[in-house]
Amino acid sequence: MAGTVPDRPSLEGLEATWAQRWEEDSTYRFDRSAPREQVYAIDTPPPTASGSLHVGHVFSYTQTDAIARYQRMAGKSVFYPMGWDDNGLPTERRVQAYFGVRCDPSLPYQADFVPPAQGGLAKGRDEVPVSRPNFVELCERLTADDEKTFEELFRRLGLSVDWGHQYVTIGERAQRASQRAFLRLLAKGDAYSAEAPTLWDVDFRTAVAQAELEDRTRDGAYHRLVFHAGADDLLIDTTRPELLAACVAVVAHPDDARFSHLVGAAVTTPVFGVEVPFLTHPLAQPDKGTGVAMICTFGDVTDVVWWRELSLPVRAILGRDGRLLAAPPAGLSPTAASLYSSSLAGRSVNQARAAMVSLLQEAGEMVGEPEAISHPVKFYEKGTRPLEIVTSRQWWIRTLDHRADLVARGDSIRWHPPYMQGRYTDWVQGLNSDWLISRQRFFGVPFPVWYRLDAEGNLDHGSVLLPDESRLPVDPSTDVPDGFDEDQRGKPGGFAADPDVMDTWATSSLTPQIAGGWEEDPALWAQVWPMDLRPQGHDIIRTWLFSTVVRAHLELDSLPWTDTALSGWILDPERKKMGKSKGNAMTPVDLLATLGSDAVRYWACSARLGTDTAFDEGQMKIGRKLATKLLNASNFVLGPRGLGLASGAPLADGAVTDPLDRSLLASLSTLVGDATAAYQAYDYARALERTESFFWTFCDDYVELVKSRAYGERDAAGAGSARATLLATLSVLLRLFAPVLPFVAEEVWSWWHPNGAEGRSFDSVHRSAWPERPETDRLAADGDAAVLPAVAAVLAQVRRAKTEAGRSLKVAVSSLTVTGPADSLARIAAGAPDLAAAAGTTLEAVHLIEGPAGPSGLPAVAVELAET
RNA sequence: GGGCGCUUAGCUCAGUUGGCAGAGCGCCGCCCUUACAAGGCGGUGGUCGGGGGUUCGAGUCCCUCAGCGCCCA
Repeated sequence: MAGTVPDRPSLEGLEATWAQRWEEDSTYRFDRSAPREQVYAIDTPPPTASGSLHVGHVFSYTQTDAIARYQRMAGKSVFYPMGWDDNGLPTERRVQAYFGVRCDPSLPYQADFVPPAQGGLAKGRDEVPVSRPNFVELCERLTADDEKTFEELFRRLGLSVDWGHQYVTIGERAQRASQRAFLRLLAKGDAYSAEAPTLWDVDFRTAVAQAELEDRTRDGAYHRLVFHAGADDLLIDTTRPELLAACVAVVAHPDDARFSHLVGAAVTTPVFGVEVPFLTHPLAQPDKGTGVAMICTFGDVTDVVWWRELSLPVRAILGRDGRLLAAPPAGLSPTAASLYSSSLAGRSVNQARAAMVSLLQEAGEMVGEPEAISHPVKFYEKGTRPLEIVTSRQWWIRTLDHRADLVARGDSIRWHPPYMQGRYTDWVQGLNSDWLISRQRFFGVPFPVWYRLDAEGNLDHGSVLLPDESRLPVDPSTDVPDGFDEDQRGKPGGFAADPDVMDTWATSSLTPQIAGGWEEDPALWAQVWPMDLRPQGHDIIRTWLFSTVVRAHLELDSLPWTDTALSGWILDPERKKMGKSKGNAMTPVDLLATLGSDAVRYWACSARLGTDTAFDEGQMKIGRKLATKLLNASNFVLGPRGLGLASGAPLADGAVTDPLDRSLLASLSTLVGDATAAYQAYDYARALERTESFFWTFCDDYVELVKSRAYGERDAAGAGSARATLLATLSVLLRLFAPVLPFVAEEVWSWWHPNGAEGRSFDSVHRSAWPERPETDRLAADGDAAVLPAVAAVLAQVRRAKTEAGRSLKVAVSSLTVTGPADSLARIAAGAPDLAAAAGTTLEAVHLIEGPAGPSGLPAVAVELAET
């Protein structure tokens, strides 16, 4: 096992060297022969491989990597794939701008298509429309480069991903899995299409799911409208008078005595004079406005609830373009209809509001002026205008029916940290609609659905044409349903494609299925399903985590994984979520180049799961210092400038005889137990902190105390004991540090484990066995852990005396007197020879006197320094 | 409005069944010491957010208030 220690060990260049050797030696390749119980499978979050790299990427991925490395060393075959999320709006926009194209699903596929630009269109030229399959091809071309850039970063960062297992979320496998899963849900009745009120972004022209909503506070105004209940006026406050023509009822709280006489009566709307019923519902708030609300189809999500639960008709007036419909709603008198057509039809929401207010004021049916208020308004999280609610045909996955089961699934997952489960449970319990998965976009996984056209060419949503699973993936805009020809597309008696695509979450909710080879690689699937770990950010519990649980539950009656680890966010120094707004942050590439990957990893792994963490270069510098120290301490133990033990004989049992050595090893056993328990609980940060703390004590106290004995200045047995202890401790420490500091740990390991076994070109620390208590207990199970700190405390007093005298630490001590209780003295006596050597004196000059302890409770130490 | 998290040294944070307040950085000082000067050693530094309670004993458990953040209405 002869090894080579460099003359001057250095951290420089370790990343490139070891990243390459790990790749060449397939160090992290998943073992396809491992049985399920020996596999640890990770459902890696696919990063969006577009735009720029961000320190947030290195942060959470490093935390997962530490867990992966621990599991691998603990004996698991780790399935650690990488996916790329290239499906969705950001990629669509980039492809559009870069190649100068625009997706048009009505076009046929063009095999030899050449895009008009690469890197942006010249001014004045128009984007060229292309078919969806062509668009997807261009997307794959463009993102390939980005994925390469990300892969290089992740390799340099030292992620122990098996790069042989990669997938993309718009790729063929992902499309096939998404479509297959959809078809099966459809067959089971857990997917359905329905004409229903849908949250709609008028700018993006697409439906939006509940999970993508956010509330923003906006200014609005209450308008007090005068409805008529017989001869009486009924005042109703509304922020949306423009929807008055869509009013289908008014509602008060059932317990509100002020209106009990009106319940069940008909009231008449102002201006339009439409009769609507006066109803009650618990969601009506007596203290809001006048206590009565008008129900319109549809002004907000409460209107939808009322409409559904009170079985009201639809009287829609708002179109998908955000303008009032040209045709007057049903139920208006000819006069009212004509008023609608002349004043409101075709107007935008804001224009219509102003027009409506004029009409109300002219009719004397609005009281006073609008009263300004500030209130929460629902937005699409990527949108800029308030969402509207329109009725349209959409695809849904049933979630409401499964709420109780989904909550129970959450109870079966181990959450790290545990309190994150509350976010999931609250979300599931608060669901108020099924999961809307269709999007009226062009780019994405298409629904594998066509519809039959009747003899008049009308589309019949009830007559769905589906492909056989063996045909997947299909694009209905260019592929043809079985039994039809392309020239029947859009013709009477022919067929038409479903124009929509799936929301990206409908695909990324299947990442464990896609990565795990669901229905495509049965052997792999049997090895990895259900997976062990889903790492992700806590901000997407309601989207990614939730939707993944839904799919596994509905499709496979299973959890997708047993554990989930929720990482925190990176905050900038002002403690704001670090985003693109801050341009001053270093890129991850710069950081890795400047400080080294181990240093950056140290910072990431110092942060506990779930905890938002400030971006802190200082913490990275501490990591670099730690890596340097590990290199130097190893150099002392192994290298020719120190003890040169790299080529020494293996450690023999029973060699450790000195009480000080046995003391250190006893603490090492405790450390190993603590670190292992911490990793088992996904607490890499605690494992790191314990290991680091032990390591500094090891360097500052233990090594300094035994240095002279280890060099052989006392006797051979003592030297052997110290050397055996140093080697054993270093071996354990390198392995404990390996998940966090993979580069420096591997570098040092290679100095004395150069020979590969089992067909490997070298013996990687990352495939070595995680240290377990039996290994360390065997060395010194009966050591007294209190000896080392007792001796070290005296040594510290000696150092203090020298420092306070302004003398060098090398200066000799002529007399060292320790006064304290007997038990302390016994421990110090056990290490007295080493203490004397480290203090710079002889054993004869060390006096241990039984007596009262010093003021601090520690033995009192008196030091006399030599004159010269 | 509801829920969750956080509040400990100038800064970033540990503190595991309740038992003498910790680490690193910063700051001050000393030291070229044969693994390490991009280093080492030593020192300084805190009414544990406020108030109340339980207890022999509370940073830790309970109540309450405040501030910050997040999630959801």
